[in-house]
Amino acid sequence: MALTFYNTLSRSLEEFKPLSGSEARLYTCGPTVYDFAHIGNFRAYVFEDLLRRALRFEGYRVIQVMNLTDVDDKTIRGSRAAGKSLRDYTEPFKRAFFEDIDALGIERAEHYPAATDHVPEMIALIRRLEERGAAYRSDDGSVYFNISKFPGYGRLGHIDLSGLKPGARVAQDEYMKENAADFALWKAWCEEDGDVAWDSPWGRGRPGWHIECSAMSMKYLGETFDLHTGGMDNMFPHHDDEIAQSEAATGKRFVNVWMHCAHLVVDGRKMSKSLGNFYSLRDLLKRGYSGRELRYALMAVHYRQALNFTFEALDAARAALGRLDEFLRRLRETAGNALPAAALPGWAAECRAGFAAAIRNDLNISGALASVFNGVHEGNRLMAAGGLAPADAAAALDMLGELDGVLGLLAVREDRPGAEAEALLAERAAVRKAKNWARSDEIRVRLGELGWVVQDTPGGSKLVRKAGT
RNA sequence: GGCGCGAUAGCCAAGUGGUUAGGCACGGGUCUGCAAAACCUGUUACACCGGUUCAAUUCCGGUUCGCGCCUCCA
Repeated sequence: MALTFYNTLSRSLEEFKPLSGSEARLYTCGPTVYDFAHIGNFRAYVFEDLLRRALRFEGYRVIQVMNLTDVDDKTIRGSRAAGKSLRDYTEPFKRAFFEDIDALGIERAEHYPAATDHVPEMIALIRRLEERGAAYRSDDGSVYFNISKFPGYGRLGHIDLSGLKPGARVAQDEYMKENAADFALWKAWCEEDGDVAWDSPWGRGRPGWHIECSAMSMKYLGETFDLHTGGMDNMFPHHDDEIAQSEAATGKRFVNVWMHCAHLVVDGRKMSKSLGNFYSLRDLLKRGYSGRELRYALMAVHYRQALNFTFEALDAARAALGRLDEFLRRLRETAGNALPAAALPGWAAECRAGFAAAIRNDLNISGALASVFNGVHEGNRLMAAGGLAPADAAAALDMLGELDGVLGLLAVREDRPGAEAEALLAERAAVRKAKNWARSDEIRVRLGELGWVVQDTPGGSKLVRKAGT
């Protein structure tokens, strides 16, 4: 089966055909660095990470760009409230963002352009729009995009402009627009902007939000590129605005495939600070969960499906990961130092094939994981029966490593117990021989405190990492 | 009001015109000093009403319920 994605533009599944045969160019809407990102944001970033890994799995060289929005209403408001410069205010949140994505096992994109580093590119793009007659200045020195000059406007979000009426949500200060749906390309400086301003052909001001994505994506990926992603909520107006301003400026198709992930809700309700169900990654780490566990929970539901985040789901993720970890541990043990067999054993080949087919089908993660777990079951069954050859185990390990290039879940860290744990384990072996069960159990409890679970097997006692530690 | 999405066993969640998805949880068993892990095993579902069909959870129509977007929220 060919690699297929659901394209929001056509509302249908389409075979992926990159512009350049072997390269996939991808733009992913990134964070606004006015606060710590929340788990809803990370749902999108984990989806995008899965996408880039899947593309690589299929053999494409990926060039991914993720923007950092470090100038907008919220960052300006935040910096002023904190009495800091915009840069000083956003810097820690940028750092935190990278720490967080590392904890979630999200691969680094090739480029993380910050909006404030690309104002000249944005100004140049706005000028192009002016030259083409697609933009106009208002009296205060702002510049707006004239949507009447772009016939396809609203196509992505399936918005019928005739149904749009200026309502309560149209801000009062936007009376200078010719049409209620016109959007700002450049915003003239106002009191609340403080010292956040750039010189432009239209006077002092700052860029609108949408223009940064067009300017930066085209700078790094070209005027037409393969994939653009974001949350559903960005479909309209943000992505429609991007299409309008980019295509109006270049006269070319902007993006071939648009992909949008559904929202995350918490306990069935929209996540919001007032409901007290608002979580950042840091909140979950404090509760003893790992980034890897959250990654699993965020990834295990198909990206176009609303994801209901619960702590039960996190606990289930922990248990599922424990099963995977244990399987890998046993495989390693069985493989020993054996060289991998030339051919995968049948069950492992099936596991790989099922996984690949599912991923190719619009990133069907449930199907992919099901295939992995079927492999786990079969492998465990063989090992329990003593029927798995070391060379086959080694080959299966390699195969799982390859699949993990997509999943990014199988902690390959081989934890070695410290000296204290090793000593306790040795002592326990001795007292068990003497049938001193009380002391034996005492040691097991102590090892648990150190983060280890004891497994007594015919081949001796083993230490296994406790979940969540 | 407009546009769109969803309803699958205790929970989460794929998928399919007729054949065991998977994970978590739970019960019984094997193994174990007891555990843990693993294996064996049990509970087997597709909101409701019509229609098409030899056959529908899967296609079509309708109903109910839930959700999202409709101007800067991933």
